[in-house]
Amino acid sequence: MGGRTTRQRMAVMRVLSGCQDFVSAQELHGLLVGGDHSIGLTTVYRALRELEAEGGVDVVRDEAGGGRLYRLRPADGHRHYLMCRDCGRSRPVDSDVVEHWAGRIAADTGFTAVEHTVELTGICAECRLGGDEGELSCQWDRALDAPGRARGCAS
Amino acid sequence: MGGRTTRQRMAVMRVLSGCQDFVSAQELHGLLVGGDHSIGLTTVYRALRELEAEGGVDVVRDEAGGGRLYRLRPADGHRHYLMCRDCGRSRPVDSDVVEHWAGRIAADTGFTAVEHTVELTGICAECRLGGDEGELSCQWDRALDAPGRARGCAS
DNA sequence: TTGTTTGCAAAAAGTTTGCATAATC
DNA sequence: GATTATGCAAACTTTTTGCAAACAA
Repeated sequence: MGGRTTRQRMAVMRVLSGCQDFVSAQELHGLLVGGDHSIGLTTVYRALRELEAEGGVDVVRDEAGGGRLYRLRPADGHRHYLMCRDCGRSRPVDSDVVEHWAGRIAADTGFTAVEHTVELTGICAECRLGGDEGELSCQWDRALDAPGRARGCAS
Repeated sequence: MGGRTTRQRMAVMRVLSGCQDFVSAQELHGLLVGGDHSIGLTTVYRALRELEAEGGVDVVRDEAGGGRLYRLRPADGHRHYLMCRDCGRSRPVDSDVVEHWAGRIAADTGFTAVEHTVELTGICAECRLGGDEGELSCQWDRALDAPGRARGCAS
């Protein structure tokens, strides 16, 4: 993260690097405050926006809720993820195929500066077997499960 | 569209089918009202949500603005699009490669009910040559160009 | 010191909901 | 005539902005 080294920015980086999965700005703020860091919500939004601009985080859209979710980008760069719609845990997937495909589309169509967004979601094996919620097809399931979203994060 | 046949729903379908490109709920509402159809914004939102649930429209996220954009889905089903970040025009792209890739990820990871979102954006040849705006890398370019977004739509 | 960063409160933008009215089947 | 759809106004959610005070370099 460029700019000045402040207590708040260091805290954001530290908590974010403790998160195994995608978090929203508000969840991150909650983790920070809960973890005894004093920081304003606005500052968290600004820090995440800067990280995004620098390419320091991968960003994904939250289906339910309409917001953005952030995850520290691995050292080897840009990745795509498969996220469980039930528990929220995510894992990087091998996306070479998609990268090449996107590049070829650019060449074929005459478009320049082609950027791509690829998001995969599903139900992971644990949730399918262990969960007793059954079907997860309706929109409120996610809301009910939301508290569990923070799993895998540490402050 | 299921449910009852109302003047408003027919108007939504008619105007939507006249749109060559993705439109937001509010743009669609504007087109409807401008085209002498009396309809409330709420009704447009509800119609689009129902169409989405039925799979009648493809939905894409609007980068600038944070909303959703809708486009009537072709008869042959689910497609992915390449959209120009300058003029907003979109074209379907061949995405068999991605479909297969997504299917294989599902098989490899043990996830079920895997869904994918793929969005491609770039600058089309016309905008690159004809536009005198030069670089389009900063966030306000899209806002300035936004009025042009409705191109390709007819009521 | 000097320019950057912070954080509160308020604004924005997009979407959804409550509820009475109106229209369809 | 019963049920479903509409539309206004108000609520809600997430994110951004104005601006004064605090802070890092």
